[in-house]
Amino acid sequence: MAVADFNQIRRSEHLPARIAAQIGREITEGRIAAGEKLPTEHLLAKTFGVSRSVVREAIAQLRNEGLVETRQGVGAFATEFERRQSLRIEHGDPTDQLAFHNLYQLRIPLEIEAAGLAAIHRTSADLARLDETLEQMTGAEKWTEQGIVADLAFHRALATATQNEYFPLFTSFIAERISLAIQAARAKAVLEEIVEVTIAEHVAIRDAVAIGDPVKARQAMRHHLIQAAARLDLALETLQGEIS
Amino acid sequence: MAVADFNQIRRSEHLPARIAAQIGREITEGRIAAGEKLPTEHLLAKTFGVSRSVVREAIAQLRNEGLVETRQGVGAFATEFERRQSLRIEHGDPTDQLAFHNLYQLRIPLEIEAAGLAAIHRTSADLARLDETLEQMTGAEKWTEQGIVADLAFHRALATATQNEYFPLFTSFIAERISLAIQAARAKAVLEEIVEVTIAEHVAIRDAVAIGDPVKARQAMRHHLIQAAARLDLALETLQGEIS
DNA sequence: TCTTGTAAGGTTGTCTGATAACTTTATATG
DNA sequence: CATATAAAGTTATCAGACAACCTTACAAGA
Repeated sequence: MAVADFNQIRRSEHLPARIAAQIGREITEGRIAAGEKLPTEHLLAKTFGVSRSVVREAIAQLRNEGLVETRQGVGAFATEFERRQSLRIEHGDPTDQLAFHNLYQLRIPLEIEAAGLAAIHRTSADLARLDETLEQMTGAEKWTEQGIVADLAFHRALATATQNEYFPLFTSFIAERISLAIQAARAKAVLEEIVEVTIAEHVAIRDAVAIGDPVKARQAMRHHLIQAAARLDLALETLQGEIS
Repeated sequence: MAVADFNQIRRSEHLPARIAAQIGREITEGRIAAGEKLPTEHLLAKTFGVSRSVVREAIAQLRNEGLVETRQGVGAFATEFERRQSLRIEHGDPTDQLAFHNLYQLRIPLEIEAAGLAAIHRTSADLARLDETLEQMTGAEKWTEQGIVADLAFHRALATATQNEYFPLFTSFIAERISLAIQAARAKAVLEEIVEVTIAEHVAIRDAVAIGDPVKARQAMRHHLIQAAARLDLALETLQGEIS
């Protein structure tokens, strides 16, 4: 297959998305203040030169983002900030080193805390799941994408073992973004090395969780993340309490 | 004003939101696999017993969340996970103690780490902003909502001082949810006490940041969060490294 | 004069039906 | 076998109508 590596052709965004983006910008850039009423659907349809259905779909999107709330018979209103239910991270430049570093820095305290809580709360099913992911990791030496998937699965299992629904939600969201950035940077050679070396580090985390030692679990996770950062040539600020 | 303290009447969610929630659950709970095609709009409309417009608005919402992508003439597909740009926390029952506890538990490592990074990276403008929020906090003794706002502002200023764009994004998102839950729980009397006592704790954080001592900043934040939890009658697992 | 009830007007929510635009599959032609 | 065209199916958009709700104005009764 000697075909040039063409980019996927970008489909033009359809009308509701474009209109939602424009209205959304008016709100986030403060030209429509929180609590202020939007123009009526009829007027928006006329202004944008589209049908009312398209306006309604755009408003459905904004409502979903929490930027707008609608009241039947009254109108649509820009929300106060606290109404928003979504946290968005835009797909930025995957090779942006600073963004990568900052996201990694954010992940660290969460993963360390997750390890500690997992050591306290884990069930035997959680432990079995951790072992499964370790097994996948071992078999993933040759396939770097599989290595990433197995690593993600390990961390997700760990966060699940906290018995706190928010940890898997947040750590997975962040971890997957970090993995995407690694893949996009095409550091394939680095990844192979990472997969081979980190198995022992993952096992150390698993073992600390298995014996229910939160301090040791946190230390193992900290060590793993510092080593991983070093392998990715990331300069991190001193971690909590240093390495002890 | 001796009117009883009525709750705001909850409006029932309308159809597109309910349908989007159901389809979204099918996807996030794995019953519709990533890459799999959804039923046609016509079939979904028949199945749910609604008009096609309602289905389209629901799909517009899901599309906005990145859970679904649509191709004209083909159909709607559940996305691969990496397409998703949003992290959602549903407005659950504000008085759900477990959810509150779990969210607070999630917040702790982030705030501690933010304090440490702020001590390293803060500018003089950051410090001025921290002082502003402390001043607001002092003037907020009588008004508990203002106390919450001032507290949120303090923590946001601290997260901003990390010079890592993700910390304010995540900590504010979580903190605002926690504050909403507190307000909904109507712990007004508790809040007044909180505001008075926590000023000293906030000042300790500020001072550690001002002298650029990340270890002391983390300790001060840890102490503050533990005390706040105690005031809210939250039983937390041992924090990282205990109190030293 | 004040309170309650009703009507009118306006706006969102949902429905129905149609056509445009696009994709896929089947069939015909060279 | 390759290419072109037609048919079928699906999403995208349009238009119009009615339902449900909200706000305001006005009338009637105490």
